[in-house]
Amino acid sequence: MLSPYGMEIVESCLTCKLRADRIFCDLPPTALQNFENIKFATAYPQGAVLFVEGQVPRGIFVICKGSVKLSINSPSGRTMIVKLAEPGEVLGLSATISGKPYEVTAETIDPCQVNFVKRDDFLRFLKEDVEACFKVAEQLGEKYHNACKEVRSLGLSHSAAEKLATLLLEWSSKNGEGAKPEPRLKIRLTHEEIAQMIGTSRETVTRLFAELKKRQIVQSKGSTMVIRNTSALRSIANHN
Amino acid sequence: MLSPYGMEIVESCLTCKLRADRIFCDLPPTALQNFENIKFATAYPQGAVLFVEGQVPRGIFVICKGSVKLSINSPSGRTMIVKLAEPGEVLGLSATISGKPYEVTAETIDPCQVNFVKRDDFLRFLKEDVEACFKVAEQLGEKYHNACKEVRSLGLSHSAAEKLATLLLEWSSKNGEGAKPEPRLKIRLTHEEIAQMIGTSRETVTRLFAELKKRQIVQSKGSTMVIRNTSALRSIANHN
DNA sequence: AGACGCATGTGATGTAGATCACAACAGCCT
DNA sequence: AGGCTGTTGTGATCTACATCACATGCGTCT
Repeated sequence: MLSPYGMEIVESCLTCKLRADRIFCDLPPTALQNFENIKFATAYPQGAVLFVEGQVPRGIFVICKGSVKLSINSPSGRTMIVKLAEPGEVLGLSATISGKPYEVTAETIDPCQVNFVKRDDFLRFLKEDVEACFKVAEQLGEKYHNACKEVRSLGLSHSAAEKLATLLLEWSSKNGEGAKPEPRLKIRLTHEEIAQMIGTSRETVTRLFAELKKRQIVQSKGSTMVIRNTSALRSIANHN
Repeated sequence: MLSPYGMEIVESCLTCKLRADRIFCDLPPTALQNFENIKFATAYPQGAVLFVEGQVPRGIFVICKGSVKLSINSPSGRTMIVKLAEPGEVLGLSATISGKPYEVTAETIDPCQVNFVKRDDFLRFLKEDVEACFKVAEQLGEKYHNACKEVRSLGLSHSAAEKLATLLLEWSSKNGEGAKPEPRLKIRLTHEEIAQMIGTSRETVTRLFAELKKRQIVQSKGSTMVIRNTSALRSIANHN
């Protein structure tokens, strides 16, 4: 089957090959079957909005493919990007469980495949299965953990340079690039968006990148960036 | 029975009168009995450290009485206070579930009564009881929710005044004072600590308070503060 | 091609708030 | 009383960064 956005949909969670490495999908057969019965497999184009902060929670969204930008917006138009969510993550969990409004806005940044589960179906499902319930607790713990990291980086660092360096190191540690002496990473966001991730202005990000390049710490060809001097970057990240 | 710190210990969760209004304590009889069997009732003096960020998780701490300061510290000596936890809250949950290090440091600010549960006991307990597991998910959701609020306030506001006003309003909304035209609140922290809560310097907090008093927005006698002009404070809180 | 729309790069300027360095007060304890 | 130690209150200075205002580059639509 081919989705509206030129993406093959994985029809069933039971046969999904990616299951094992995904925290939430790896359930025992019976639970998985129950989940299968209440989930809706859906596909979204790039730039689709799954939900908006402040909305009454409709249910949860499990990312199967693609990535989703989570952001917090102020009425005055400012926006802060909290996280880029990857496949396997469950979005809207805490709101769905508590019944309080979604706390972030979720917007796809590539074409995405997503499993949606309605709130009451999901709650019923949880109450019936300890395993699933435990997985949810794990996921929420993970989310809390990330939020703490965010708070730490926002609250404890004195300079934008520090935060940018931290972000680059974090990105570079994905895909097993972290171990390499000169890790590479794909910059998938604009300077504007990076600025929103670290709570600074676009111009500052541009200038900081220029600085890093001048000092030979990073180097960029197109949208891929190479970290040439990891230790220097690390020393910027840990203050000063 | 009298605890070491002149505080009467509530010996059993089964007979605790506070149970109903506490999110985690309000469990069905069987689960509560199980919990009863694995918990250790302990008492701490003011200033005691329950756990430190980075430590391997030993287990969870349920606050029964007193309040606990949760903070995040940087190696360079800076510290950011994340939250003041009140009775009914469970500390160290996410770390205990994931096995990753505690993400914050917990330090009592009054004499406290705390129920401690060892990690493996707790995990076993959870796997046996969906209800409890669900409560845990709720608690974690709550924590995530708070962390998001923190991120919003740190990331989206442009001035320290804004953050201070938000904090005061939040504090004033406790104890049902929020509804009153001129809510009162006890300032239980020093300017230094308030500064650490909103990510600014002590001097700035002092100056901001002086400003608020001069503009007749608040008024303080000793450690209690009266908000005389709620709407003005609110307009400061929502930018500018 | 040219032209429109975005993403970048870079200079000039203004300002909130950090930081330093004290002074003025508490409570305390002896 | 008088000396501690911890909390406030204020002034002077310095700087990182926001903000404004452009210039430049780069892809893609016609």
